[in-house]
Amino acid sequence: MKRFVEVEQLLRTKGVRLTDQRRLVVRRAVAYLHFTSEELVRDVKAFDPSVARGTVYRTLALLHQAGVVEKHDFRYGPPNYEVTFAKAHHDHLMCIRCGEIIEFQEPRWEPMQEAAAKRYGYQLLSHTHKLYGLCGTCQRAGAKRLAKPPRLHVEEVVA
Amino acid sequence: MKRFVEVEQLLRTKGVRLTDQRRLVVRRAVAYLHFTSEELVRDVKAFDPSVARGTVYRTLALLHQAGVVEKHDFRYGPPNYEVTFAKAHHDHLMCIRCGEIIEFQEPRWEPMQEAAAKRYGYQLLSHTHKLYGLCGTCQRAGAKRLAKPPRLHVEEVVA
DNA sequence: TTCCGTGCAAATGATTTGCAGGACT
DNA sequence: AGTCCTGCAAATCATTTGCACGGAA
Repeated sequence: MKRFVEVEQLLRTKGVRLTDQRRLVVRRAVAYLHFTSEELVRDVKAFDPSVARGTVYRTLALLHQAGVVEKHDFRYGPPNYEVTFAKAHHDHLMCIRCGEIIEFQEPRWEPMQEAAAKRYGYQLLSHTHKLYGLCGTCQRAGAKRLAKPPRLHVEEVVA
Repeated sequence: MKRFVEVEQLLRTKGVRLTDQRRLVVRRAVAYLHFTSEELVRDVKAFDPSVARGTVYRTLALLHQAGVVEKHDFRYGPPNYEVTFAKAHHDHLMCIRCGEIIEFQEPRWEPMQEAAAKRYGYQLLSHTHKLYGLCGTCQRAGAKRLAKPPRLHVEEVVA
């Protein structure tokens, strides 16, 4: 489902000029949905090696301002980016000890978020919602001592 | 209210050794509640110049693992840290254009978050919840073009 | 012709780490 | 002794920026 078309339309309505580079970045981002900046740069360069790293970041900033992309810093490995536009809202639950990350949905939250934004006169574009805790295994395993959490690449653990 | 005592107790139950440096970092963090890493380092050094920057970061990591501190990266100025332990849960609403940040409470969310964590067998320690959108002013001002957002120091705008 | 977007490379900002000496157990 | 913690400084990682050029409005 060519969602990148919707994103491009949204950008146009915001008065953002769509260059070849930006189009490429948008398409690759939408293809991934979850990615680190490094992955996106590598991937974009695979299609067009001439695209500069800076351009990818600049486009990412644009997408964030347009409410298309969110940045998640779980403190495990590099931060990762997520395309939240035109996607069912979902949230993250992370084990602070082993680094497991569970992505889940809670439809009842959405209207409440809308309402909260409205209460302050805001037009809601996107959100991030992260719950931190201990997974069952880690509760049993490490009642006492905190383990140095392993370095996980986020793309391995995001469901 | 000397909340740092509670934090120290919590750390002890987790088997974390409390050194002078860690105690100092904890106290200053609890005194601030909101701070950037730079502020915390500067403040800790004001009390004891010998404490190394690395030690502050290492302690911060410890506090995060214990569910005492959260890191917020709003993409405006440096990331900021927040002591969430023993504090009424609250959430953030940020204008993606002018950088305004509103801190608000929504008590109904807490039990739902607990329930979500429980559903996956997690023991909930802390959370971050950020809503991104356009504030009233920016909706009217910048219907079309996205403004380059000003660089704000987070401590100026967090309520 | 005036902006705007880009590539490139260097700069910056935040955080982490290797190492050697001390302290705690 | 053996492990944990620290200060220091250098390294790393992610991201941003200055500059000069080319293309679009």
